[in-house]
Amino acid sequence: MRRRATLKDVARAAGVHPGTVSRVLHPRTRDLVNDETAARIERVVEELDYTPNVVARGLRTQRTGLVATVIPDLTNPVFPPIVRGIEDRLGQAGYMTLLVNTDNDPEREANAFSIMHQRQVDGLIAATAIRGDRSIPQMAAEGVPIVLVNRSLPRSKVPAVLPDDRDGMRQSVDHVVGLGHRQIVHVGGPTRLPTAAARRSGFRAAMKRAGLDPDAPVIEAAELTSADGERAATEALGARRRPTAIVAGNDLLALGAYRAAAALGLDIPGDVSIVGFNDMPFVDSFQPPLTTVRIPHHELGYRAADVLLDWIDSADDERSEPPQGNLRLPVQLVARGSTAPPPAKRSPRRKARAATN
Amino acid sequence: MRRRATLKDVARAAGVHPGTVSRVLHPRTRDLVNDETAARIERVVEELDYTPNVVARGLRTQRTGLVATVIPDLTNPVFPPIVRGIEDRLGQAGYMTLLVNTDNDPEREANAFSIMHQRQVDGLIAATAIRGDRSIPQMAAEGVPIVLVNRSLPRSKVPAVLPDDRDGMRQSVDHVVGLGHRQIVHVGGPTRLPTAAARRSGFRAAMKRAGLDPDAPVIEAAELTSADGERAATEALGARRRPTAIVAGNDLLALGAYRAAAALGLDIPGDVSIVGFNDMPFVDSFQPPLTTVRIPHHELGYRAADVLLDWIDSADDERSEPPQGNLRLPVQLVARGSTAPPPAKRSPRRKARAATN
DNA sequence: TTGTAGGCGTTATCAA
DNA sequence: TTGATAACGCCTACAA
Repeated sequence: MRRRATLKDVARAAGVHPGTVSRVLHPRTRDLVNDETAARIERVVEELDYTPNVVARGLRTQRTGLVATVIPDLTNPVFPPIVRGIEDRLGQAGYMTLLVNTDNDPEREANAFSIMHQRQVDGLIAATAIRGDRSIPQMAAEGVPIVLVNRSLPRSKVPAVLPDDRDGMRQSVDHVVGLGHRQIVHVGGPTRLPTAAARRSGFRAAMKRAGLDPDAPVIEAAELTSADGERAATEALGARRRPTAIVAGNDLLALGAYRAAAALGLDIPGDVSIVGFNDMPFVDSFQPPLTTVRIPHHELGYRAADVLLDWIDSADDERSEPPQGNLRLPVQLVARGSTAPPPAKRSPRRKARAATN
Repeated sequence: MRRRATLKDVARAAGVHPGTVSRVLHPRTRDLVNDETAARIERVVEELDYTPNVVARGLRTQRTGLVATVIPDLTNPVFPPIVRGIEDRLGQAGYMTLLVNTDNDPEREANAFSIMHQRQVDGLIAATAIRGDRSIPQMAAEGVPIVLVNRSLPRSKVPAVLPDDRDGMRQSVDHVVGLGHRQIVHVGGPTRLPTAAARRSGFRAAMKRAGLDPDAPVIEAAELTSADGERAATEALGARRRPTAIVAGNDLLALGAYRAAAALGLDIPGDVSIVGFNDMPFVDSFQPPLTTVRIPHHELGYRAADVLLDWIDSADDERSEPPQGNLRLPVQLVARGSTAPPPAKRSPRRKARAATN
């Protein structure tokens, strides 16, 4: 097993100087060299199966062709399609992606960033912005192109690509309101997560617009898990005036609400309607299939990578500015089996099931 | 925004030669240098916030600290935990992982490998072995440490870390046999996938061991999707002697079987029991919750990375051998709601539901 | 205990 | 049109 051929090997075999070979290999400088010698060189390249050493090139050019993707946890089903979208876009441009999980631990996050910095990544895509995060703006200040995906960092200049959470909440609320619901409660995630905060405020705004109590109950789950969702939903359903609809902050919380309803002997959607958010895989196989808001996860990643690439490419121009503002992608409510008109009395136009109230 | 400090900067500031600084920075050579100067150098390192340039080091040492992870599609729910396991182990050792999706396209796979090779990755973990794959053995022959995860390449020397598919099938079959089933059918994936082939042969062996017809019907779905699973299961359930249990090749196929049963008006598990394989997220939220075989996905990745690291570390020793053979991790059947004794008549000891037969 | 020098494989500038 | 040269930042055998 012999050593990989280098530029020098090719040059020697072709009887030219390494510099000339390098020129032939680069489209931009290719026509500086005689067609004949170029052809000869290309033949040798073929023969020796030469392929440039990206590390050496990186040392010289200060570019690695590497982009870091920093996410909390790949195991969370929202991330795989996002990462896939990122990779799809980066791959087209000849970049590769380094993946890191931080479990939302600020320390691990800071550590990851510094490692990425050492590794000379050309840019960074992060899905980990926690409210008040230090390290991301700092990174950005160091001149590393960085874009956020799926989360944003309010009052920072870091560009972000996001789902339109507020509009999704509007669609959810309008949907259940349209079905006749009036007692609606939001089971949301912890508001230290910007996403959860945005959805919560979207809920409030939508309620207000619908002419309902903008101070409608909002219950905050401790974490974005089905267990915490169940706890929160149990609390919600135990209220004096039991809500007829739960608009959840994400599908996991909605799943928790399913369990809470089951434990209380309530039928979905007969007694209570439930709306999720995210449209994770398999929520259409829940019983009943979950009505939820579909987020274009793949596109989120794809567009984030796109923004980043633009930034990287333009970073050579001194006078170019980093991208401004956030990109908000449209979301879409998908009505399935977990929502229906509220139990009898209130909306007499449809089949009424047990109205325990 | 000033340039990052280099070894030379540190040396100058500390009034020593770069070589000395380098020595201080490496544990192995650290004690070759005077404690006093070392301390001084470390202070400067701190002050200048020096951090080594990994690219330059890589050029010099021929090591990048990068490992490529090549999978078919991150969006397939089995992979995220595997990738996470890989990353967890690699991270401990200071390695990072480059992720690529190939969609099981041999051309993209070959391409990915060649790109990884260019990028000088120290090793490779692949989950993409297709029967008769060319590029993996070739890669291995070039001396790149490579280990397979979740799939193996029979009759090649490439080490693999796998779930014990055959034993999983044994557990599945034993489970339904223990419940009293005799008419059992296997709905498996396409046998060009080594995993599907292994599970199929495991099914046959288990049937034989259970004293049942080892030539029991096996239906091969075109792809590992719920749609193809539904087709295959519909066929299975339409047979002259309708099976009372379907042992599926994976959870997606099992989900297809759920749909097929529903379409035929059959109750699960009243009329037909269904067993999955993989224990994907949320199958416990199916209706009924799916009985399936749990695979230690995270550990699969973790151990694969472990094997790879050992190999990389020992690759310096000329006389060291690449790891031999496959590592087979134990799997565990998780009994949930989709399995029960067969309909009346056959097993009179338990509640009998509609026995259409 | 520390300095010296050469080279890892490229690319970019300058000269011929 | 091509060659020579230096440099990117680091490591390491060898010399001092």
